[in-house]
This record gives sequence, C-alpha cells and structure tokens, in this order.
Amino acid sequence: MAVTRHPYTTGSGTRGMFLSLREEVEAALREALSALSLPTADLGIEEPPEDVPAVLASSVAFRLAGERGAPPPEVASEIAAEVDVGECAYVTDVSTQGPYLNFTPAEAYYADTLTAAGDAGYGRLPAREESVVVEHTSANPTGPMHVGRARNPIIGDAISRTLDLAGYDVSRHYYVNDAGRQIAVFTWAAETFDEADLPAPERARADYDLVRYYRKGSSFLEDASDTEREAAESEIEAIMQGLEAGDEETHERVGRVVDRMLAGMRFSLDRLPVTFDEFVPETRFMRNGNTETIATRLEEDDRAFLEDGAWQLDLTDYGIEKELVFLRSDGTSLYTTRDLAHHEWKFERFDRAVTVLGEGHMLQASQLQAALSILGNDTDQLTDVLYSHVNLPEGTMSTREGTGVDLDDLLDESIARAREEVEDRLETRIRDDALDDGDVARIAEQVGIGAVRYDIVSKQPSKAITFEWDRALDFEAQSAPYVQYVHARTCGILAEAGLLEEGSDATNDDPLGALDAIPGDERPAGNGSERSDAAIDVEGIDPAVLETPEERALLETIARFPAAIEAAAADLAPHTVATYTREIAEAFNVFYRECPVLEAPEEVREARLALVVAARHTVANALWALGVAAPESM
RNA sequence: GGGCGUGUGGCCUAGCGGAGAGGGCGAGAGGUUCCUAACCUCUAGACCGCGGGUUCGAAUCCCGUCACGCCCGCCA
Repeated sequence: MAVTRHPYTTGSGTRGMFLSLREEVEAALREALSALSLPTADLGIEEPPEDVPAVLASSVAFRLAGERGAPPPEVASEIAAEVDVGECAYVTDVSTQGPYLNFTPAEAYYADTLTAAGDAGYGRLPAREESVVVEHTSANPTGPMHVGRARNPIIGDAISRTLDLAGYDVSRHYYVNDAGRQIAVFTWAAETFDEADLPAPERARADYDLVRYYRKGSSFLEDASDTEREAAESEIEAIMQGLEAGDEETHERVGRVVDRMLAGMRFSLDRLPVTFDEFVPETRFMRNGNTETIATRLEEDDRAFLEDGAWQLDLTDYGIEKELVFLRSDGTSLYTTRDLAHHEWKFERFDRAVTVLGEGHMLQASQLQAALSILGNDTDQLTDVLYSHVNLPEGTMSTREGTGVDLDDLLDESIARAREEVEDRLETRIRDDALDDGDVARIAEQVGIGAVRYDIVSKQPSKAITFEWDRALDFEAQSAPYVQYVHARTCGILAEAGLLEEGSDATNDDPLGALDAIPGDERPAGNGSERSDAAIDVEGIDPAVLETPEERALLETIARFPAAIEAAAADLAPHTVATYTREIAEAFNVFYRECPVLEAPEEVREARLALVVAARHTVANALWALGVAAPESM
C-alpha cells in the first residue's frame, strides 16, 4: 500500500505536502539525470510563475545545454522523457514548456493537504532535538519602551515563535543591563533628587515615574558646576566600584531601582504581548566571578596587550580594526567583558543562541564573536539578527533626552483609531451578529495592536523605518486587518454552519482577554482543545470535488505553509511569514468570492467546509507565528 | 577617512541567478436583493540609484561610483 498520509510525520508535527513533493521531485529528477549521465549537483528547482499549472519546476536544461550540445528545450524534453514519477505519491506528471520542466501535483497532494491542515496544529514541524535561546529586547532599564527600539521585541518574539513552530526548543531571554555607568547614574539620581523638583509623570507607572530621575540626573551632570559635578561623579563612581566588587549593599540599591523600572517596562511588553522565560541580570556574571575569569583568560592570549593601564585585545586577525578594551585602567570590566561571560553561560545551556540587536551594536557584536572565538568557543552557535532603528522625521529617539514616541502612546493611538474604524463600520455591517461593547473593545485591541506588530514584522529588519503616525497605523489592505479579516470570515462561515461556537473569544470584560485569541503562550499544539474549533470529519469527504481554480489555488497555498515556516526559521526571517499571510489571505478572498460554501450542494458544501477549516488553521497559526491576534469576528 | 547596511513606478514594499519585476497606498472605472465590501475586478504608472563586468540568462553575483543611515569611547 502506498503511504500517502503524513509520510514525514514524527511527533506532533508534519513537514507538509509541499516539502514532501519537493523531495519527490528532487529524487525523480536526480535519477533521470543520472540515467542520462548528467551532473546532479544543481537541480534548478524553483516555483513557477502563477499562470503555470505546476507547483514546482526545474530549469536544469539551461545549464546542461552546453554539455549536451543541444538547445535547452531539447534537453528538457530529453530529461522529461527519462523522469519516472511512478514512485511519487504527490507528483502525477512532468511536462515541458520550452526549456522548463514542470511538475504537476497528484490528487493525493490536495487530499493530504486538506487532511493535514484539518489539524489545529497545522504548520507545527516535527520536534527537533535542538535548543535555541533567543535574546531580544534587552533594553536598558532607564525608561519606558519607545518606538525607536520597538522592532526588537516584535522581531524577537516573531523569531521565537517561528522557531518554536519549526520544532526547536526555544527559550526567550531578556538580558538586563543592571551594571555600568548609565545604571550607576540612574541609581544615584533616583536616590538624590526630590520628587517635588520633577515634572509630573506621563503615566502612573513605575517606568514613567522613575525615568524622570534619570533625565534629571543626566541634565544635572551636563549643566552642573565643576564642584557639583565632581561630587556627583564620585558617588556614581562609588556605585560602579561597589558593583564590580560584588558589594551586597550596592547591589541592593541598584536592584531596587532596576527592578521597579523593569516591572514598569514589562507592562508595555505585555501589551504586545511579548513575554520572556528569563530575565538574566548582567551583574550575575560579575558576582559569580566569571567576568574576572574571562579577563584573566584573555590576558593570556597573544593578542592581548596592556596600554595606558587598560587591557585590550587586538582583533585584526578577525578583520576588526578597532581593538577591544576588556579591562579599564582602574581594573573594572566593560559591557562586552561581561557579555562574554554571559555568552559562555548560554553556550553551556543551549545548542544555539540568537541575539536580536540594533544596528548600532554591530561592531560590538563582531568584537564579541571574535573574542568568544579566541576563548575557544564555537561561534557558529551564535547568530546576530540586526535591525535598523526606527527614527522620527526630525531625528533619533532618545530615552535620556526624552525625545521620541513611547510605545504605549503608539499602542493607545492605534487602538483608538481601530475603535473608530470598528464603530464606523457598525452602521453598514451586513452580518447579523450584534457586536456588543465588549466585542468592539476586543476588536479594537486585536486590530490596533496587530496592525502595529504586523507593520513592523512584515518588513526586512535591515531596512530603515522613519516613523509616521499615518503610515504606521494604516489599516488598509496589506496590513494586519486584511489577514485578520480572512480569519474572521472563516470563523463566520463555520459559525453559520454550526461548526463553531460563535463569539467564543469575545465573552469577557477583561481588556487583556482580547489577547486570548493568541492562545497565550500555549502553542498550536495539534489537539485544538485550547480554543473553539470546528471538528470536521474529513473521512467522508471527497477532496476531488474541490475542482475550481480558486479552490485549487487555496489548497496549494495551504500546502506551502509548513515549508514557509521551515524557511523562515532557517533564515531567522519572520517577515517572510508575513508575506505568506498576505498570499493566503488573497487566495482565500478570491475563493470566498467565487465559491459559495453554505449554499453549495451537499457534497461540495462538506468539502468546502473542510477547506475553510484548513484555511482557518493555517491563517491562525501563521498569525500566531507573527504574534498577531486572530479574531473570530470583526 | 575606514567598516557595515540600504537604494525597486508619486509614496511604501516583496523578490536576492532563471518563465512579460509581484503587492499595497494614492489616481481613474466598476462590483453588494447572495457565507462580514476592513473584500473583489479592471485601467494608468518601473530603462529595479548610476557605470562597467561575470553568465546561455542579472533587480539578484563581482568591481567602481553616487545618495542616505548606523558605527569607528578605558559608554551601554
């Protein structure tokens, strides 16, 4: 019996029909080329343009034309004649179109896709025995999160989710900078200045409260007289020395301020929602002596030298002109020295480490990699994902100077605009499902937050973004609501068919409850028990009745989802998942227009309902990977 | 000055060696007695910054050049 069902399934996930198809095509093509005594190094597998009725194609004939002494189309025919798809479960035919070989999927390709995507966990790849720690955000605890760095948690969280779906064992870390001069200044300022001399906080929250002291301290140091400054500097210096020496009282003083600040900042992150498995304090690596050990080990390297009393590392061997200072002349460590200890700690606990950081840290990051290598680590374990900061039209955003847009303000504004949108549409709404105030609030939250996240995650991190309100908060097509709407539409149909409990995600007054549509930190697991779901019995369904081009195109798009996750995980490129969501949303909308579901004849109706279920799972899980809510109604 | 990154229709963006360069916004024209029109269809608009090169084939690779961004602290 030919095994056509989930041939690559292990554990709870499946790699999907598209990847299976690709492997079959590769094998069949390789075999044909061998039979013709042609090289098989480059098979030229690619996805054909939209109007070509094939799922995969090959352009090998171009490359082999010279060797074969015949024009590419002729070589293509020759190869096609040799290809045997008899053993393939998912390929039914190979044909040529000029120099191209086109592979047509078999009926089982569509049938198995419909079955696989009937699982609520569709898109989850089989578990790998590989742990990854994703470090992201790690913003200095000196003030509220602002938009300039907002790409970090959003990209970092999407990478974490995508790796998770792809089968990795993922941990999310926030590395807390609770050492160093900035924090010493902050602690000194918080203990020194009087609340009465400060402006009112912008919000009643610890981070907005405390940042006033930090800003006050910074401006004081700029404007102070020499004697005032010297007095302040000696206190700041004392804090830094205390931290370096592992002094318990200093650590507590700093900790009080940092912990409060961080607790405040976490409110902003929770709204996205972005959460962490662990907050790793930088001082841990000073207190446990590892930073000191690192410095000692570095001193022993030939590339280390002492200049002006400071220990440095010559990194020209690694193509880095700028030497790395790892011990100041006063014997204290620097950020990178501690980060070295931090990374060795990560390497001991995880197979791989991914760090999401702003482009400004690039030199720093390459110095870190070089030094890690000198210390004998395998730096292939570490990958940096760099993003370009979000700037204002008038310049950069700065916590210290108080220039910039707070993330909270952006989210508030986005939700407010989304709410206006929902209310405007209420009047012309056709669907008879009587949204109540709770629904309006829920939808505004899901759409407002989703739009911000989607806007950021859908772009390549390396591209610069200049922040403009209207552009960031555009709810028109090619934004989160476009995709979210498709999910709501699938749910609408399923609810109408009695396959979904209507409004199941909308029945609470808790403002955070709106976030439940993202199954919290529960992952698409495969049992679908965490949320209302349409149980469809795929057994009695004949997928062959799904024969219109729109149905086929939608199924083909659904079939590619696991491959899209795999590629996004391999490249650490969640924006490609966003591109995918756009494609499936488009395919669904065309299907929706052309193919009535509920009014269709019995057999077609059942099959189309199964297709809607499959589309829903795919869209929901793709949005999950991006950290964008999937509303059941809007 | 050096290093890294980015340059795709008026604006934003995908594609990063192969089939007339996809989308979206904006502009123009249509579509709803029918599962939610936050939707769909059509039209106009691009010598993929510029100049060379490699290749059967370049937006994609290489070299040069220009523009913009970031970095070049005993800061983080």
